[in-house]
Amino acid sequence: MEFIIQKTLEAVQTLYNQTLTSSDITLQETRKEFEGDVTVVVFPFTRFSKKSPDVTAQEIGEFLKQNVTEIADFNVIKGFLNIVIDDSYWINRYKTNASTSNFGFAPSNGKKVMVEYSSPNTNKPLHLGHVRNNLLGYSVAQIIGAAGYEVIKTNLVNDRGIHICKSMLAWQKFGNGETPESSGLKGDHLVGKYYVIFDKEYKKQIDELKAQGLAEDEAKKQAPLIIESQQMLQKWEEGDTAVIELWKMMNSWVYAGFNVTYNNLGVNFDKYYYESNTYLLGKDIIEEGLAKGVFFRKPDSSVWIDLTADGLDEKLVLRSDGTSVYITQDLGTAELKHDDFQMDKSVYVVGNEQDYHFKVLFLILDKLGKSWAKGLYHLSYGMVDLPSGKMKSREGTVVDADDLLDEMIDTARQHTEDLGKVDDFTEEEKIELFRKIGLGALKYHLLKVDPKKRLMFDPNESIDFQGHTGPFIQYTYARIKSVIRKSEQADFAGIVPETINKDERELIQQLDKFPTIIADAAENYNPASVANYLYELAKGYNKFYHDNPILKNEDEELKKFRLALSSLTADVLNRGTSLLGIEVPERM
RNA sequence: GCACCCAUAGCUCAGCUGGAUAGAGCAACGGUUUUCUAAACCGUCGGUCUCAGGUUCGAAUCCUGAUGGGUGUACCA
Repeated sequence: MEFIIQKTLEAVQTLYNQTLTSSDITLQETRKEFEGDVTVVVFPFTRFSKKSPDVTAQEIGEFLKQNVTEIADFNVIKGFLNIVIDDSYWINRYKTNASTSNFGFAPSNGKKVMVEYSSPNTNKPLHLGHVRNNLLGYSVAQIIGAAGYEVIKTNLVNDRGIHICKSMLAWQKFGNGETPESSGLKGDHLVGKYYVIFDKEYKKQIDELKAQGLAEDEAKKQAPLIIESQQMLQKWEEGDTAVIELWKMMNSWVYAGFNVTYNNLGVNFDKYYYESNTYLLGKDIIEEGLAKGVFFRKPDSSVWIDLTADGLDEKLVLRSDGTSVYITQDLGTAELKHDDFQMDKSVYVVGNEQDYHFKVLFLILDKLGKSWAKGLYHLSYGMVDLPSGKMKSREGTVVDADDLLDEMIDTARQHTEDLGKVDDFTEEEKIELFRKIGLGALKYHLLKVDPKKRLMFDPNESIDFQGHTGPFIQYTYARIKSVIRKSEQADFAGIVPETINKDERELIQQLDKFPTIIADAAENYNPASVANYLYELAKGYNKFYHDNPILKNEDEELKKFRLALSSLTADVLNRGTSLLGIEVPERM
């Protein structure tokens, strides 16, 4: 609608001798109950037009109608200038969009973005919180790619540390050599099982010590199991062969398990980083910071940065014994990533409980004068709440990712079989369909909500398949495909109509927004805007479909046009849902 | 204590840089199929946008304060 803004500027210039810029003009979609396509808000102009809003709107409307061929008419209601754009304009838009390959996706802009997501710990299986993270990360990467960037998806695996040693120790003590093969358990679940066992045994020891009269925190520190796992961590750091072997073996089980989950979830990565390789990084940055006077050393020789001037606290960046803390290695890893890829932007998909950490991390890198620090972005998403409250691994109130996927697919199966539309499907086709629908429902449910907000998830109340859902969009796609299949011959490519009706125009307008939606979603790292757009589009199509016969048309040209319009809609639904990691079925 | 985030219909959520009578879905109730897939379409019901001030021609949106909820504030990650 750029041309309307330009002409409005011209109108204001000629009529009121006032020079404005594009940002002074507010355009909005005309509300459904009024006639028109776009509305110019003229209230701000009354200051220098020295006339009432109604008169001002009237004058500008006249000017636009006289000077812009695409503007067919206008009306003024309560000071709002509603502009009616000629159908020929929309027919033209449609013509352009329909003939653009990959309509909506931007050509390469030569810039590179890294998206880090998933980043699991290797001591337990993935749960619902990870699912949100993975779906968000994958989707954001897809969207950024569609907006013209080259995208590198990375996974920074937390494969070392005390939590891993706990699982290892428990397995050593209580595992009797159990393996994924011998137990039939998925590797990550097997390791997670021992993490839970550790916790249980550890608590027993704490209770015993308390019974002997120790205080709670003393007991926690003195329990043999915790001491042993700390020793194990130390041995790991020294490179003790037996410990390293055990660590490698158990991690390999976990990776095999994660890969299954990632596959089922439909996510993937271009580059893995492992903390076992990066945890020592960052120490030269500490030196650099000390030299530059950004950091300072305390008498006990620990290193700090003073961020009080920025409204934050003093923050430790290196322990007094010279070892790294979390932020030390994150500083190092940030630099490593940049050295590896020289990307223009880098997105961290991490929960909002780490807001403070990333604020500090980015601020430090900026203070160190890293030019690329400005391109760092923390995509901070809200936690997932269950009806019972928040998820806690230790209390067993987590929703396991693998179980969840199975349940979704099973629910999809029941639901679909009840409808009885797939009786002629082969067994393989059915499995494929149930998977698409089950995952579509789950993914849409999680992605339609603004990432920044907390998300309420009720596992018992199985996710809907009707209304504002993934399957609704999938169904719309399948419906279109069905019509196209039935049209048999029809070569509708390149068909452009002479005239269009109201439903057709609305659909064309909806489709026309697709590129803007993608650009906007990429800029804001927000899959929810794509999700909500696709729902509106599907809804609009269903209305069109309901009220406008496609194949049952005497008029051959009209039939072809509607087929073509349907086909473009299907294409947008297909590629749009792919940005959410959702697949669409040809039949359902 | 201090910092940050959130609050919209019974429930789950939209609401773009301030703009018209605040929108969807679910739930509830009613209607639509001899016609291209009824996982659809149409209608009814449902709101003091947590509260109180302020800025403005105009505030769900911006500012201040209060209340309620969440998170962080480790020589943990």
